[in-house]
Amino acid sequence: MFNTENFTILTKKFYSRPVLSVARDLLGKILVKVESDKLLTGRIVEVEAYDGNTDQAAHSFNGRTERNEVMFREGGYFYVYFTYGVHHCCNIVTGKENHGTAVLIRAIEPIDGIEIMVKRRFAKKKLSEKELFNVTNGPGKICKAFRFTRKDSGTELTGKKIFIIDQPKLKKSKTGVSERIGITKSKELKWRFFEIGNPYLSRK
DNA sequence: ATCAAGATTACCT
DNA sequence: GGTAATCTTGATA
Repeated sequence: MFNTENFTILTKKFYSRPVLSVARDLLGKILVKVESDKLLTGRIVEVEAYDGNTDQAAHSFNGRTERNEVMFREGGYFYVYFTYGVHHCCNIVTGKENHGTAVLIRAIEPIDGIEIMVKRRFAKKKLSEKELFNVTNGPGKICKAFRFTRKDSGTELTGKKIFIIDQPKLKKSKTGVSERIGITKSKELKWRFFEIGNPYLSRK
């Protein structure tokens, strides 16, 4: 079992702030998934903010539905959706109840459980050291490596299965900002944040 | 009931 | 650089 005694786990107070603040502050923090006999962890190195109040690209823009209900809860919940008939994407819900804001996790630098992640991503193929960055350098890839599915949507990040460990805030000089990837509406918003130069980024 | 779009990825030329 | 894969969701009738 994962020993959490030596770490500070992020609380409701952290998540309940405005989505752009939470998004920036999530960079460098460590995402943890505790399975019955496995531990998977990794540094968050790329995120995007979504805010249904002003942002047409957000699932929550047109109001509450069955799928996006979790996004409207108070901060500190895990929101996972299925898309393109193929991929899952995972998010951190932020803000107060009914805000409809969340942060998409787009890239992670693996720490614990790397072999498990590689196995889940590439069932047969052998992966060379050089290609290791390909394991978790995209939102769909993260969910496959960590095995996040819709069953995990609604999980409380203050529990013992999925949570995030605090780390020192990333230096401003290491933080990049850009437009978000893979959307057509509200493209102009520069709500993608990433660690400059990290090899696990989904784009250069 | 039907239908178009989708916060992506892998594989092709 | 282009595009097929694959299916759920939400909107419209």
